[in-house]
Amino acid sequence: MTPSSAPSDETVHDAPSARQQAVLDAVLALLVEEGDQLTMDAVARRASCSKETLYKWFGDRDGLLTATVRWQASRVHAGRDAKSALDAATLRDRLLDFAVTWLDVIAGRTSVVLNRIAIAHAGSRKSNLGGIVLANGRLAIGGRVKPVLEAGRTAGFLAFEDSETAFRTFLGLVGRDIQIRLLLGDALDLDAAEIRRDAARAVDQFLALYGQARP
Amino acid sequence: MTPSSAPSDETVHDAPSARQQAVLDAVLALLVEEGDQLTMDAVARRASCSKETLYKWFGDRDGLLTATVRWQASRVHAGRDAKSALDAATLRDRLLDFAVTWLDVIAGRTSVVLNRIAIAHAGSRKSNLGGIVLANGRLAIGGRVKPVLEAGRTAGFLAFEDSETAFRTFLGLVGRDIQIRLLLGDALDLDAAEIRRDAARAVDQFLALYGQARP
DNA sequence: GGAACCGCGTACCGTACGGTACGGTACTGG
DNA sequence: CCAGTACCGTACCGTACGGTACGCGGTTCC
Repeated sequence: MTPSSAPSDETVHDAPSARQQAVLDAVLALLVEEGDQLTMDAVARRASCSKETLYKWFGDRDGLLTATVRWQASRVHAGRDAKSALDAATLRDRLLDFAVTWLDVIAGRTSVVLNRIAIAHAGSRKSNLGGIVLANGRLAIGGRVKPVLEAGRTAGFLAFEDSETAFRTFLGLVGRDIQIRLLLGDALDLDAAEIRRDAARAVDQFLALYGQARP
Repeated sequence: MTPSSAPSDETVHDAPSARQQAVLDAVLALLVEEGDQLTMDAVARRASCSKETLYKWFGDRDGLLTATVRWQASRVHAGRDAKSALDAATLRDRLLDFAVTWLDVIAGRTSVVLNRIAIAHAGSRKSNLGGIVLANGRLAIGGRVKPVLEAGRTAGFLAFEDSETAFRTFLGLVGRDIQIRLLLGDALDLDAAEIRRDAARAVDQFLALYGQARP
């Protein structure tokens, strides 16, 4: 047998190489510009690579899409989780920060397009992009928000039984119908100021529902 | 010229005939069963009609989809708007009724599938199903809820400045992340009991935010 | 009965696109 | 200098599917 039969980066599983990242960025750009009639030909042309290479690296069209979603997810995860002392003002700031970040993400062109792709795929089964998007979007932020909520409860600033329920209420107050409207093609452009306003309103409402003045 | 050149129901514009309704129901059934790889061939077979007839009636595939969305929308609109006397309990009941209805709709297989189609279409421009779905879903219920909210304010039970904002908060509390999760393929099946519980919680929270005890 | 029409079934066409094959070029190690 | 590898560009194949054409049975109107 040949020495070390699988040395190169066939069918990208872990972190994509720089060149592969460039390809995935091309996919994202194409997706944002052209809507979803994304053809392998177009990707190859845009990324200046051959279709054969695409298939070698990503297996098939679904694999390319999956890798793209993963790639985008990997760059969103930035965000520090400072374990600072928790007073009421800090809690509020943390929640506000989450709300702004979340709105920024879901209102972004990239997120909208990727969610459209994932939703379309969820219709016809096979390789669930939906699951990936869900895991990296909603679940990921949930994993970071819920500890904050629980810390707030421990410190006596919040009152709730189930942190999941509280979190979902928070999401509802922040997101409202924004995401679905954007997905359906509603114009509705949010500028940064509007996002901050929305986020602040949502946090106020959340604290009105779940906050308590003092332990 | 032939006597009365356009007597029959070419390219369905207004209400579809009984036969046409049967075709549209076939489309819905197919959509629910088969996901979104809906082919004209499959529709013709399922509805026992010829493709030629489909094209004659609906123009093209988009036309068929549009007619289907319209048809489904037309049957959801049921629901009385009793202009009963408005006391606090009635207001709560009305809101609860809206919440349950809304959750029932968005959690339904048909709604999920139709929204998926519309969202996929919103990506590639052309005939905006998204707009239609939006108009018949969110906007339609908004048109019915907002008067109730305003009546509640007039009667002194609610306090808010902008009824649109209040309504969207209501929607957020009721729907939370349910719709997007379903669209992305999350299992998450809600039975009637859970829906009632969710709706009640949402209404309670809404009244906690916007209600006031007495004028 | 026959003409006109509707609509079903089926065969057919064109094309877009996923996937593959192959020649040509550049780089690397021996 | 040569083999091997990686990868680009392009030509190619197969097929699924949107859309059209046509023949035939049933119904309506004279």
